[in-house]
Amino acid sequence: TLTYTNMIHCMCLKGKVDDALCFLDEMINKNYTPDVVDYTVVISGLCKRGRMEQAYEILEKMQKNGCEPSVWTYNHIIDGLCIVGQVEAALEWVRVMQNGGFDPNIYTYTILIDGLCKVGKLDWAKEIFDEALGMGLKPNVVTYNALLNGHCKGGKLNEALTLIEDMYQTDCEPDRVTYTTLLQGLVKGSRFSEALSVHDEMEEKGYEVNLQTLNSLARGLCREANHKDASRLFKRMQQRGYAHDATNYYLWIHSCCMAQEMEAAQTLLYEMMSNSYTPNIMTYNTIIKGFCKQGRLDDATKMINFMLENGTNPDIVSYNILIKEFFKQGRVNDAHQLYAAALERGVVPS
RNA sequence: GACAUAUUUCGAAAU
Repeated sequence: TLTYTNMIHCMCLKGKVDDALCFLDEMINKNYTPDVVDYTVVISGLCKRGRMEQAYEILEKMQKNGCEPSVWTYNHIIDGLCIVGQVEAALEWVRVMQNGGFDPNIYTYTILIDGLCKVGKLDWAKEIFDEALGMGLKPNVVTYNALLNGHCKGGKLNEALTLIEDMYQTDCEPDRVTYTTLLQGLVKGSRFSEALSVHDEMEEKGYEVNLQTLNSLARGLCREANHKDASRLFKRMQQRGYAHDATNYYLWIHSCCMAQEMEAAQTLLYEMMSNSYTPNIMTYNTIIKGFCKQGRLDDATKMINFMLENGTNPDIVSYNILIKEFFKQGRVNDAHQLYAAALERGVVPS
């Protein structure tokens, strides 16, 4: 029995639900009796993948075999329905479990709140939240985070900030997820000074700001042409020994180019290559555009050649930028020459 | 012994 239980758990953890299903069947066929947890783990695995029909089958099977489902069993069913977007059906199951004599716990409510938020029903989610309070349940960080995420995604940033206040007032300490969610929301709403404060607060409190979040903040700052804060962010990353990725390098280079700091941009290009990141076409084009902006057309031309040497073919954009600039400066011959070269390489500039 | 939450890619030329 122990072996089967272990196998079922293991398979579900690895995402091999079908194998877990086989073990469960085999267990029953050999007249062992799986317990609630065995059944629930399998149901959980199925629900996480939205395979609700099969989850129902197992639920029926367990009841037929005289095994009572627990709150957790129901929670997984409810979660699965939320995952496939059937929140109404999920709410229906809450009633089913109540009729069966089980009180929903804070996990049940958190699942519902998250589900409602993910389909944009924020007011409803708030109602469920209040209902949980009315039941004497204490919302935890995850409950708040789910509600917070919904409000951030829905652009309700002021409400989101109010939620943070509530958290402090109810002694629910915000965690890394709270801050990351808020930071992402503020970036999405272009509220960069607040986003930067959240970022600083995270650093102060020792919460890790992940690379994706840093990149999206940096991208927002670049969009706003806020080179000062962007470069502060990049430099801080370097100080703290964060690893850069290709996107991060691209954004940094882009930021430098916009600020006309071409030497820095070039240094970063070499640095990223020596760290074995391959610059993409946008990284190169940003640099070409940066040189053009400064009228350094020969450097821009060199960059085209550098690309060719390093196995990245300049695209229509690369050529367009430079040809246009040649014309602007009255270097008609160079423009024509580059156009011809582009054609030879199979690109037709417009 | 099983359970819930967030995680960029809206980016470069032209138009």
